[in-house]
Amino acid sequence: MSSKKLISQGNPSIDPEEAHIVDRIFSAVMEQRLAPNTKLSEPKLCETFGVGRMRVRRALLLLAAQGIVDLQSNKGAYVACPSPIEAAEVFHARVLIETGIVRDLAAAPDPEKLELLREHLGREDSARLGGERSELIRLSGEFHVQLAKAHGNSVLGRVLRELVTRASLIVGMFGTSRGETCPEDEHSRILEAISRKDGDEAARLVQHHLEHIQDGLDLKQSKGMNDDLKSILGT
Amino acid sequence: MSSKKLISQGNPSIDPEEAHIVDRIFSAVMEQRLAPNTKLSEPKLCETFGVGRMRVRRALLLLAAQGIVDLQSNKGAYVACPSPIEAAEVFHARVLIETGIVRDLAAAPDPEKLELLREHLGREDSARLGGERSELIRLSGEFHVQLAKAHGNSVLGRVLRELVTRASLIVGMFGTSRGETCPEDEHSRILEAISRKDGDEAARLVQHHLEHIQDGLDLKQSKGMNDDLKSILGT
DNA sequence: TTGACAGTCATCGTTAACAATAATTGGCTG
DNA sequence: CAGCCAATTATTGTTAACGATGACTGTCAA
Repeated sequence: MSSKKLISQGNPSIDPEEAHIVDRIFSAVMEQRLAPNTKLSEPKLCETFGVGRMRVRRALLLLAAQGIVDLQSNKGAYVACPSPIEAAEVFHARVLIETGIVRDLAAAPDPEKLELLREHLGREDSARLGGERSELIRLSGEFHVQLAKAHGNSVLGRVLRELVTRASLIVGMFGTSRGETCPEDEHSRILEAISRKDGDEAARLVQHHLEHIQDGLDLKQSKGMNDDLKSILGT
Repeated sequence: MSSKKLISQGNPSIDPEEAHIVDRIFSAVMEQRLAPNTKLSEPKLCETFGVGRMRVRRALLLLAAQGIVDLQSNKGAYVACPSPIEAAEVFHARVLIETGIVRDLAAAPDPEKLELLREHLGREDSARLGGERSELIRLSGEFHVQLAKAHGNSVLGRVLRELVTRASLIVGMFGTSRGETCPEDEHSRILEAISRKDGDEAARLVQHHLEHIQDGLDLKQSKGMNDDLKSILGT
């Protein structure tokens, strides 16, 4: 199930091979299998994906443009380490966009799309009960992407996917032990509110939900400073 | 005044030189000096910007990732021709995001930022009275970007800049003679509503404003089909 | 005159070699 | 033994040349 192919950027301009690399890294970040500040060396990626250096380089550039990786001149590509300011901006942007999306969904709910979301909730439950942590993290994030998909606006979908991925990075950096995944019922309550066409309530729930996740973060102490240590302790 | 440097993507990962190219093309599209379907050949761009082919190629890839240019395999890079569906999606996304932004602005207006917006309106008036069409088009679009800037969220700023630029493309493709620029007073009325903390009204005005622009489009008949003719009439 | 075909040309895509920068390791000295 | 300096190594950034694809033009035949 996890091997289901995302349509990458949905952008025909981008070579499928590079899009695949981008997708894989996106997913890895979403599942928090790639920690912030992880080095993504070109030779390693070339070997991993069995492609030439050019493809890897282009993929890294695309990821950098979306703030997922940090391209340091003459040093290499590293998984991005969002600053607390960036973190706040990403979450605020998500609140703004996602509340708008659920309001639209509630205003004209499409039973078919809602059913897909319900199925998604089912998968989340399965993963939660089955103890598949990685899968649960992925699904938790992807629920929000699915909200955008249900909305049907691919532009918003793309934007939100980027934001959700960056949010995963942030949770990975600043997340405390508890609250790393979305509380079980909040997603279903959001979907419920949409179903009964209560847009205001759905928006309120989304805002609350995202702020709840933020509250579970400790913006002061970051986990991703493994190699800042050198510069801190140096000299 | 038009040579004021935009901070490109604000992304330190991207080489300043490429960012400059991206910015220039962004601006040209915004000012409708680059029509949809215009070919952006690599040699021409290399000469224009005095850089190597690699830089141009990277810049084009970044533009393609944002839907500004269309990268056709073995054919070259062309300024994108958004479909009517894309057009609707872009405008809908803008309504969603911009209404959210003005609501936030109205909820906690910063007098300093508002003053900057007022100055921007002044520049728009100057351009309008001075008959500087190109400049007016640019400023009209940039007002919306400035709204995001005033909001202070750079993530939203980046997203909105992309959307406004794509909207410029759309207006260039489907725009009828009248209504190509924003009606004079709508921007000021939006700013007014924000000033008096009337978020709902500001949101209403923004929505109305954007829908007004959309109404000035003829999604049926596109101006950019110059070379689709061949494939349509061919064989 | 018009259509099709072939040859030429330009442009794009890819690869490989080269240059430059930063990290690492080893040795040297205090 | 610790700290520093130098040389090597690995990785990145750039350039240039090559191969491939598509576009154009001029010719020839119907």
